[in-house]
Amino acid sequence: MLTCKSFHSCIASKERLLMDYKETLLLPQTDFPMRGNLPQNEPLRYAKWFSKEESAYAKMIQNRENAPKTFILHDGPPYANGHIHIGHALNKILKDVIVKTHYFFGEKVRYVPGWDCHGLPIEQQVEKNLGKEKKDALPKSKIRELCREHARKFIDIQREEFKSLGVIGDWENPYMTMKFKFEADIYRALCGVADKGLLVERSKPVYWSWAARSALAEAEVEYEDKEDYSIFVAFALGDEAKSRLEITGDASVIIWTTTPWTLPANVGISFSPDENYVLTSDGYIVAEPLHVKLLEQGVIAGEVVKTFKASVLENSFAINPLNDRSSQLILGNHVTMDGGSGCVHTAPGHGDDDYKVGLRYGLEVVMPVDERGCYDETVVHLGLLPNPESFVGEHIFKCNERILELLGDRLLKCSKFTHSYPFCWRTHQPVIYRATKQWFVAMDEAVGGRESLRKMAMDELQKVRFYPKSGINRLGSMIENRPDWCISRQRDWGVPIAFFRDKRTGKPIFDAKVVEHIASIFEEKGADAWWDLEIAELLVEDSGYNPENLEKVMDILDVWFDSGSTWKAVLQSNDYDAGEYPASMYLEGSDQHRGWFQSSLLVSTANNGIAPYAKILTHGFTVDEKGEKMSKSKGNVVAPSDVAKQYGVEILRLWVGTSEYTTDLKISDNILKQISEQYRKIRNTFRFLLANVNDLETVMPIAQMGELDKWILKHAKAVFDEAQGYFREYEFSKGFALLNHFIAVELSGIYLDISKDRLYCNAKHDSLRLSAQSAMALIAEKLMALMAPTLTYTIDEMMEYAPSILKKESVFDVVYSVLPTIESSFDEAYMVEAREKFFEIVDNLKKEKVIKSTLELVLQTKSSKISALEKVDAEDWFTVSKVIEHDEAGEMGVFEVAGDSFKILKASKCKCPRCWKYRSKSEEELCHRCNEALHG
RNA sequence: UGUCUCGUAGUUUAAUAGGUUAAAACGGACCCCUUAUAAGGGUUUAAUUUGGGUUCAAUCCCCGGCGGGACGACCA
Repeated sequence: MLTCKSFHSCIASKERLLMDYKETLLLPQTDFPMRGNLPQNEPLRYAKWFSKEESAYAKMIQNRENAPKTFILHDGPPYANGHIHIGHALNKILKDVIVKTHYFFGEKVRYVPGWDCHGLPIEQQVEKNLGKEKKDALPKSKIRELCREHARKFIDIQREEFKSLGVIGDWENPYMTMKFKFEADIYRALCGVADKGLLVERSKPVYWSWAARSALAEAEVEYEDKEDYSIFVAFALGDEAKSRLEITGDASVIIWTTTPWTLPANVGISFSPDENYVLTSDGYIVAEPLHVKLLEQGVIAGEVVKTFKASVLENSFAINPLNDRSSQLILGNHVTMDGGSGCVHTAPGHGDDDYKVGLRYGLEVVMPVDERGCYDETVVHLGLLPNPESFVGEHIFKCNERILELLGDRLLKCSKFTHSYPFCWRTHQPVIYRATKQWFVAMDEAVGGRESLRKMAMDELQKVRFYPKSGINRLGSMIENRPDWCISRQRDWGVPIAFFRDKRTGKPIFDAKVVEHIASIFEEKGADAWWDLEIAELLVEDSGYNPENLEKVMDILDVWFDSGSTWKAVLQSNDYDAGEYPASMYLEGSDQHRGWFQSSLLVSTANNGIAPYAKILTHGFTVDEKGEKMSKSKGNVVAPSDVAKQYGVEILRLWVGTSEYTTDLKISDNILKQISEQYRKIRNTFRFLLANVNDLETVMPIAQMGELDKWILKHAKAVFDEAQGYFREYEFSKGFALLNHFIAVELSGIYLDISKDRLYCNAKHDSLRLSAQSAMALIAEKLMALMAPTLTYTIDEMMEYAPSILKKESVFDVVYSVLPTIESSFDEAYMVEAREKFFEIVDNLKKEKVIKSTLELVLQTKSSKISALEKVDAEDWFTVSKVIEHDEAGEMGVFEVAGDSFKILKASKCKCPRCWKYRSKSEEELCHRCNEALHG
């Protein structure tokens, strides 16, 4: 009983003793919470940033009013339809990080977000809600009003979603391509193109639903099985062609088609430039690889008498057996050997490939079909069929049989087969390709003393900086190879190609006075006015034109032209506080090489001869952990709101910051967990820094600091300088890799650990303690500024709890400044190696239960590197109780660094109850240092 | 099929201009501490997609394969 009692009292008194001394230590102190509770807390802070009273964006503008440099990020507009997905989140967060990077490096910044509002998907949504019949019955302006409402609704939704990601910008006054003034500016950009002589009209085939009497988008086409003819037709060679082949008798090219009704519009026959062609003994020309197959099918019967490349026939002629018109023999890469005869019936009015190859050879676009799908007067004018009058008004599908009859013995084989064919999604009738008049921006026209648009755009690209560099190849090859830009659409929801046409001549009117008057009407009433007002009302006074002779062009613009005009409507218009034209940077997903980057370049260059951007930055797409595309059916979709709810927006932002965004970005639960770990490490390291400098009043000059503190600052400077360089080049993952490494290895792993003794146990105003605190304050300050662009929320939260030495009103008052150059003779490589070797042995000692703490050890060495250090610095470096030069007994391990030997010994003194170093005379007595600290 | 692009430990990223034994973090395994404690520290595990070529030397440059992605729309 007695022993038991004394045992308890002994423990109690020992605990009291420990507790008492713990009170005397200067332990880290802060209210900055270890855990962020991000999902709960972020929305509150964001609400403040986006409030009128404390607007973060307003503050950012105000704080940099007199900044010497300016950075303008011009926002590429997302489409105002649907909720945002992870790709949007990546895009907007990256923009936000880049804008803030420039901001925290001291520059003036502008970021005005915007939305793309016009276009088919919204129109389709409205039609779906309305029903097709109802839509057709409504006036255009009513439909447009419904589209406008739809867009507005999703702009509001997306705006809140973007703000919930902590993305800062001018959300109070964003741009929208459907605003009246904006529509007017898009139209003005179009007039600029016309004014330069680059706007031309030409026929081009489009999907046409004769049943709905409307052009269709690819999305409006459904594929169904359809039974069609499969026919082989012989076109006799002209004399020129025959002489090129050095033949005397008759010879014919065999074509294959499934649409006999397009034969009247035939103007050419395409051959493959690569394959061999053969002439058979029965006088037919087919591709060599198909010869046997055609024999088997009974299309031809003769053996090969001659083999040749089709290039010998290029630009000679065959004769269309239907109408005796010439059919030009040409070469085209679209010709394949997987069916038919290898000689392709070419009617540019009825096929896309045909149209493209026809452009190259300057073939005539013959298109004798009206909007109902019936032959029109063209068959008469051009004599496309025998007895043409009898075909006028007849539906094309009903004429197939008559045409087959007319072909007579030129029809070598006729059968029927079923294949997949495009159908109209509304009427479920088969669609056709039908050339209609379209508007184009000419790429190769050199008019008015200017180079062609293609050449100018290519030249401008050379001046643009691309991130990554490979972007220029992509955009460049697209500009180089793209055909003329077809900008007209037969739709309702868009900006009209608002030109008058003289009915008598068919010529459009581009007079400056006329078009500017229309633009000013749009500015006031919106582009709806084009549909709502009469020609006389739209025509400027004393225009010199008689409204009676005019008609309106009723096409609308390709929405790419809308977004291609944002540089004008946003940057040049003065309607927004958006910065200057050209912008510092355009930033979008890599799909925009063909989209916005290109359309903006073309519209801007056509108008003003310059690119609208100085830099282009592109990012990849988000994929799942296996690198596969996200899709609802795969169930691997990661929604930004879910990440925000489960992990917090900061985690999503850190994911952006640490990912290599030029390629595809992987995201998954597993990856987010990993990022969360990194965040935790960053947050806790900051917390420890704040807690340790909490009572620091002034920062000590670096020159007066202790050796260990100078070492970490010198190392920090190298890391921060390099990270800054990476951030300026937008290589965030590299910058973060450096910072994370520094935080984990040198800072938290070594420096903070070895500084604890000085910070906790030395007297409050002891210079070694102040020195360590000063180093920590400097590191915290720089680190906060470097991370502020990405972890804006966290740094802002930190500012609330920061001790006075680091405190700012908010994160937005932070500006990064570099650390000065620091002199230090500390041999880092040597010391780190020594530490590693030391801990390797220590680990074994611990596993063998020989020691529990390194403070139980003394290190013996004659190393000159160690003796050059202050004793206490050397002790702290290894976290041992003493470093000595003279040999002592009790060796527990040895190691060597660069020829210097180190010996690990057991400490002989007693554990100081306050600082736990083994330097006391007895377990109850304080060591010398602690005694001084408490009573000195 | 064409144009462009990417491929490094299980995961996310490093490796100055082609140059020692390819680095770190997270994860895993093992251990210590309880004075950053829903923390901290240590030891350890593991990789250049594949086959050729150029070179004294290749993760890096060239060619071919395999695998991923973007673009080739009256889709944004």
